[in-house]
Amino acid sequence: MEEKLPTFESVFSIDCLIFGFEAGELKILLIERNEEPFKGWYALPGYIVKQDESLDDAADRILYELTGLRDLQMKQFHTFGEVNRHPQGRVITVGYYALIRINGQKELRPISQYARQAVWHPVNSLPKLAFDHTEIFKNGFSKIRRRLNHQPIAFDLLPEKFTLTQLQGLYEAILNKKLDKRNFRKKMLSYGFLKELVEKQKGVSYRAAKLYKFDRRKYAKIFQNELTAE
Amino acid sequence: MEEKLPTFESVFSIDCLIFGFEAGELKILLIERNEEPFKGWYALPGYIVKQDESLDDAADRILYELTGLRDLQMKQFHTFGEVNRHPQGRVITVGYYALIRINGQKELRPISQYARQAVWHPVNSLPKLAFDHTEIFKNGFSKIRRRLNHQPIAFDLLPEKFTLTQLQGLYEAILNKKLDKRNFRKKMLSYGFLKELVEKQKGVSYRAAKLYKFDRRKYAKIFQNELTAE
DNA sequence: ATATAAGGTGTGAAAATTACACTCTTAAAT
DNA sequence: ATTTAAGAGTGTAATTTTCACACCTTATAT
Repeated sequence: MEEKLPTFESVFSIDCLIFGFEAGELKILLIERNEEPFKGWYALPGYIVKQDESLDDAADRILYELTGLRDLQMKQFHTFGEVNRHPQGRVITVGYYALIRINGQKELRPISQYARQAVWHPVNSLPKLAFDHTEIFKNGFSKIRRRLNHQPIAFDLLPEKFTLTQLQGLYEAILNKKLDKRNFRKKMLSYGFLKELVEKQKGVSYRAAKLYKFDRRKYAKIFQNELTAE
Repeated sequence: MEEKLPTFESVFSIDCLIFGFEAGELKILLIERNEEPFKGWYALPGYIVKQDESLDDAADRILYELTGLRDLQMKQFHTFGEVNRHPQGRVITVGYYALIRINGQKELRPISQYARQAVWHPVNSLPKLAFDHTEIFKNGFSKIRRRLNHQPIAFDLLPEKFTLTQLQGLYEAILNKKLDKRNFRKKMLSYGFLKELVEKQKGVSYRAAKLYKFDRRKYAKIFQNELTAE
């Protein structure tokens, strides 16, 4: 028989949607919950906002405590406020997202006891998630997808140096459709914010591809007019 | 000397950004506050969410109580959670917007004593607003602007029957730039979701323009693929 | 040497975007 | 009856962007 859980009046929380890209697959970071309700379930990393911290600060702290990740640039995407979304009381949660390089990160190690572990999970085969987290994921993912063509978010997911094929694979993973190689390259290079390096890919058993870097300064210069006009 | 105000721990609130279009100008709906803090100031219509209502329901109720307007389709655009944004305590507020026909509405009449009156105000000459409402307005307005080319929001602001010149004027007011008449018409009509009426404009002292209607069903049909793909 | 696996490249057709200026219609004023 | 004012309404050519499409090159492993 289930233990009776304490209830509370009303709290704000943050839930984080952290995207990564590995082995050609788009993944998100889940925690395995160590407490009721939904003990043992997978969930988005999320917790309660403190009285004296802003939402943005709370997002940083909570993600760190649950996964060990720090210094990401998270952005808000939606706030979820259905009355019964949490069984213990009224919880309104603000969804934040970030995109990061999986391999560029240290080991995932929850600080808080609240998460048993943090693991990457392919977005195409997510398990059932606690609370309304599946809905939160879908909402956030659809926003990311739309943002892909307007903001330079793809480059946050790749290593600093990457090949055009990797970049294309990432776009295909996010948009969930095949793109034409020649057209993709032509267009990407035409923007002018990719810097071709002398260095080439290493450790592959076929012709090594050229490596590129994303030049954030050039990007800003090229798009400053558009952005301020908006 | 100022009276000491009660403080509170933490609450959610809703603030509403209601856009209208009148006399060629884009306007938003403001209330004149009747209570401290910021008594007598202009503010966005907004109030506290109840324990047992969803955010969406709260937005509808609050707008009604403060302005007398009902049955708008409001959508969330951002949540504001800085620690000191409200002088009396921790208030996290969710911004909602809607676009409506000014003339299609009954008289504005606040139900709650909390608002002395509700008035339309041109977005180009807003007064100083209470709390961080100016920031909330800017954030919401920039999102509306970006949405203009992706969603059929313009038609919510016009009367049911409108001329192409009115439609163009609205686009120009939102985007804050002149558009080319021939190109604008060509493009709008090419979408195929405007229905030309037999009826013409009346009461003008020059050649009467054709009236058009926005056909929401056709719009949905035309863009269903794009929308589900996104 | 050969097989394998991905890297890298160009062109033509179609569609969309942009710039641009004059005549038509109606009501009001004379 | 004529004129005037104010916006309604219309087409084209140049440019840019998008899209579809297939083969040779290069590095490595055997």
